[in-house]
Amino acid sequence: MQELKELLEKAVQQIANKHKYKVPDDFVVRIERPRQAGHGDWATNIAMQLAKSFTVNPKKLATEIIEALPKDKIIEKAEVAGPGFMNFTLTSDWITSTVKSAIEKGKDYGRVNDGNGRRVQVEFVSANPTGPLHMGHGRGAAVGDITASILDFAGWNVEREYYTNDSGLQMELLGKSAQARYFEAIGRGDEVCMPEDGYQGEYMTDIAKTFVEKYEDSLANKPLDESLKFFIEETCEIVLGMIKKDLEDFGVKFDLWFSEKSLYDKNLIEPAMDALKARDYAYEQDGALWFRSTLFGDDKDRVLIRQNGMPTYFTSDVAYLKNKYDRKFEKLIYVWGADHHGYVPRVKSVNKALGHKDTELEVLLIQMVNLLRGGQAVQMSKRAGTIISLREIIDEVGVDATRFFFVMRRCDSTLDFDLELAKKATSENPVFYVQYAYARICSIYRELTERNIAVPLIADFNVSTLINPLEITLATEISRLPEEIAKSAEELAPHRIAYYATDLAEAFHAFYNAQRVIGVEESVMKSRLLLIEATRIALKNVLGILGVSAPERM
RNA sequence: GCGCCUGUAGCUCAGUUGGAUAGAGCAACUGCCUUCUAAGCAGUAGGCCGGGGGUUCGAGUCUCUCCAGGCGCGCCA
Repeated sequence: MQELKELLEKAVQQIANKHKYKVPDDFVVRIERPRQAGHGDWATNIAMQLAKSFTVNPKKLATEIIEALPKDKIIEKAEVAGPGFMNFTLTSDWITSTVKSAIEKGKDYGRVNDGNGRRVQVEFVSANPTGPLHMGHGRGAAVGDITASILDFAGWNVEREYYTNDSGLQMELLGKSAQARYFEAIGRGDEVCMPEDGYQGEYMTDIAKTFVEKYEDSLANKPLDESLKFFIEETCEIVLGMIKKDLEDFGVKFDLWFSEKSLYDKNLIEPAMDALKARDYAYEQDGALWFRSTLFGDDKDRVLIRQNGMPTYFTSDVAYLKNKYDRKFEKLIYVWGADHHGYVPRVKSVNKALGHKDTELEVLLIQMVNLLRGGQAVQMSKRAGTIISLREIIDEVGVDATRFFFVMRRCDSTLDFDLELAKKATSENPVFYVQYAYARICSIYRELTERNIAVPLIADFNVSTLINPLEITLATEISRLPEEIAKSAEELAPHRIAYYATDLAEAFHAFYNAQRVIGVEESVMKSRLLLIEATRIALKNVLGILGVSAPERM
């Protein structure tokens, strides 16, 4: 409600000038939707906030602000309440403009321009290509993807990126594991044994089988060292292919798959180390290269290049970070599992060491997922190979419910994911609740065609025919979408959108049960049809952001 | 030992950056389908916001401390 804010700003300024009060520099007019129905459409507590620096009574100040408020047609009623709140009731114009705006903007309804076209990168999932994705990655995928969509809606220029750890020791281990399984598959298992901490999952046996089908036993005739390189590269590619397929089927599409190995191939490590050295954030000692993390509060400096000349994981992450900035991103978002939280201060430090502001890099930490089945925890063990993969989950409960469930909770809260609940096609399941609202609206429009009734034009909307509180509530919910986009983008809080979707659907269901759309007086019908069309658009856009389908029938 | 996250209705969780009488969903109970989809709606009941101090006009929200649970603390990634 930008107009109301501006009116209030003017009034405050006028009063300040009159009494020679000083408005604090950080003061902004903030208005909110009161939770109490009797408190009007919008409320603000600015009088209480300003009362301190003006050294006046908050209630008196509130009265004065209201009196100083420029006359405007959007305000129906303004009153002082409680200890100094100001409550505003608006004229019904806002309903008309909400419905109009939704219908006219269509798939763009809800977009705001807070991002102003700035470039932001969301890096998420980035799981090591050593095995299929599990449900923890699934939560990261849903949160990352939906956050990116929200930022897009908030006016940012967004890129989704997956960082592949395709170099280093764990890749060697992966290759050795594949090699061992391959020898087993051709009946020469005694020649190569599975490494102690190798990758034991069933998928490795399957991969070995494809090698046998393709190459028979020819790979075994080369020296082991020589064939290892092949096993590493091929296996990595196959596993990455599985991951890509899983994510694609989960509705997640990346703009770029960034290879860690490419940092080495393109010689991007040294320049990054030089950048740190040049600003004296890196130094050599005991034959190793160290990062001065103690300058940023770490309890010890961290190694960048080992004594033996080998880089650490940290090395490539520094180079990768620098590379992101070289690609002119103005904001970087990392989506990580909370088990990596200990690493946050270090990336933040490097960020500062490279000369960037703290606000340019944000890490979204995602807490664990507890998998349940009918209220019972599902026991999983990596060793026993009983990890439930993302693939299994989406096969069992479907993409829509999986995505919705993963994003339903605040990121920093652990998530209970109940497979039985997610599968239930009942009211216990919030996904269907939202989709059902959409399907119901589509159904009304089908009925319209069936009865040969013309679809109304926007000009047919007559707000005076909508007097029921349920209609007003529904319009309110529709009008909230742009605010919700702005807030969830600012807070990087995708769960807000899931909640909003439920609120919007609830307002619709309540309206639907109490009021008929078809079969009432024509002007009323037209207005209601336009109101639910606006609802449909808002629902569709929200479901689109969540990556959940909007079925026309259920 | 140190650090991060969490603790709100029987269960799962929101809580508008410190605001008015703390809210949903599920489970429980009571009603609502000859008319656009009952995967829905309306209502009832359910609370020491983990405990205790502090900050102020005002605290679920900020601070300190304790308790409980989860997760981290390598020249591993």
